[in-house]
Amino acid sequence: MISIKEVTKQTGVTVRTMRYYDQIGLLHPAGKTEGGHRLYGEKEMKKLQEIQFLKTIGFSLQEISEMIADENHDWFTGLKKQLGYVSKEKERLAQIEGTLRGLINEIMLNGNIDLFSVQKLIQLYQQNMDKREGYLNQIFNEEESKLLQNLPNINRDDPETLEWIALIAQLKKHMSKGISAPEIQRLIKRMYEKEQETFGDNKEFVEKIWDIRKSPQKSESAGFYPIDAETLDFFEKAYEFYVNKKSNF
Amino acid sequence: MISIKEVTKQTGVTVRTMRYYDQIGLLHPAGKTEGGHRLYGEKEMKKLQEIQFLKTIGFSLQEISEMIADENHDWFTGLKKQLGYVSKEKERLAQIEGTLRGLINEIMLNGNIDLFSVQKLIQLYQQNMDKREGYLNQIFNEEESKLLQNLPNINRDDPETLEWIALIAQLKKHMSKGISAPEIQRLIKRMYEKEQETFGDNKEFVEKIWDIRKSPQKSESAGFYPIDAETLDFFEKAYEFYVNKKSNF
DNA sequence: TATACAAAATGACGTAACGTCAATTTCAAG
DNA sequence: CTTGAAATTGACGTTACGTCATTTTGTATA
Repeated sequence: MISIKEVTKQTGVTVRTMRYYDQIGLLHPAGKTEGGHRLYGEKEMKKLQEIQFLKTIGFSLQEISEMIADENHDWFTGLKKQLGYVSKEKERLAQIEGTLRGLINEIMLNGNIDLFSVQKLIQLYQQNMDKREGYLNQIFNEEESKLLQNLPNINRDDPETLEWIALIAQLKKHMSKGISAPEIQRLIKRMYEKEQETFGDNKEFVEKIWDIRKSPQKSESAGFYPIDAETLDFFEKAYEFYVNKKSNF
Repeated sequence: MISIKEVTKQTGVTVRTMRYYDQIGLLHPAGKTEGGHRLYGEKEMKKLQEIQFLKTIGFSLQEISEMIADENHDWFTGLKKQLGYVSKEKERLAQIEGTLRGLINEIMLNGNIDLFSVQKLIQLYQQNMDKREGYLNQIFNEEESKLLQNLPNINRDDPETLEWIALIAQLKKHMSKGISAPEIQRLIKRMYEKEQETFGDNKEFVEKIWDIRKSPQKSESAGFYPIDAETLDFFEKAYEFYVNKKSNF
């Protein structure tokens, strides 16, 4: 028989917890001293460990209570049910994670972070996909729609998308140095190569996308991530500069 | 001005919820009728939608209250913190999922499903977990951790870092195509150029960083983006291939 | 305009699993 | 026998509402 202090030392649970388990009838002490102090035995320690384990895999004390009490409990069904619940929860969190990444990426690109812009972003996020898809289908033909699937979707941590965001963010960072600065031209070169890599010869498609990007309203309708006008303008000029220089060789 | 019933119809929240939000000062009605019935306006509806959205991404009402009240709230930091929390939770659930699957499999194999056998399985699982933890604690010594903390740590929001991550992720994605594949060599080329750009002549520093990267544990302690051994190995080979080819011209 | 019935209001208790006081009592050592 | 540590009970707080019970207000109809 060991004291409650010894229990807390061995298992890490608090005194309050033991008292609570006693109170709800989940785990009574083996006995008490004359003065009323709780005493626990081997059996209780084992039971406590079971409880701890079942808690880690997500069961409630209520459920644990019933499981342990029921001599012929259907563990198989219970565990499967729990698995279903856990997987669903995990899925939900994955969704949330995606949304958060999307928001963070957008804020990284936008830079300005106040209630107003976040409100706009939230609204953009809440826009239903139907509208977006409808708009896109209006502009692109089937073949191009397939290519659109390849386009980086901002709420994923897709490496392609990440690189686009990183490149644009760097462009913004060094914008003050002018379109001919070596850093800028290096970035543009990378973007040019990446564009080739992703879309190949499909010039027309690229044109259409840039057309959408140039109009903030169109961008919003299409659900593209917003790039501010200044950066876009700067990019176009730097891009032109790069292409011109290139064709001179 | 619309009635509370209309609000519930439009947004799906319950009357009780609106009453609660009023009570805790999160969202007061725009006004009341002579008899005391709550009336809501456009502004309140918008705010309610914001609240709903922030709730879906896991913020508490307390947090939401503060966010909305604070005129210049740091959304970027807040969202990143939330992302950290959410990913951790997701990770925890993934662990639980694994454990549950393990238990279910063992029960399926063992067949007999009574309290006694489940107790044995639970003990087995707990032993494994303890072992695992012991193993991890063995690897992390304090000295190493301190050294790594002192190293110039690259901030995760930095676009430069972001691009490194993106490049490595792409490398991983196309790894199956072999070191000489054009996609791979393009990526390596970019990395090479970026390395020159970022570190210039500081060879020693680069060496140090790569030394850390070669040890997954060190990388994790240092807060670097984790690269698995396979990818690292692949990168080294592809890098060598690139440098050799380059020096042949 | 009186009435009936729906809708809204307030107030209170319940939830899960303890944490955290506060006041009192018991235990173990010296 | 004293003393300080440890343990006890009791009570309230936490989150985001759900769910009664009771009373008041709004509105449509006779």
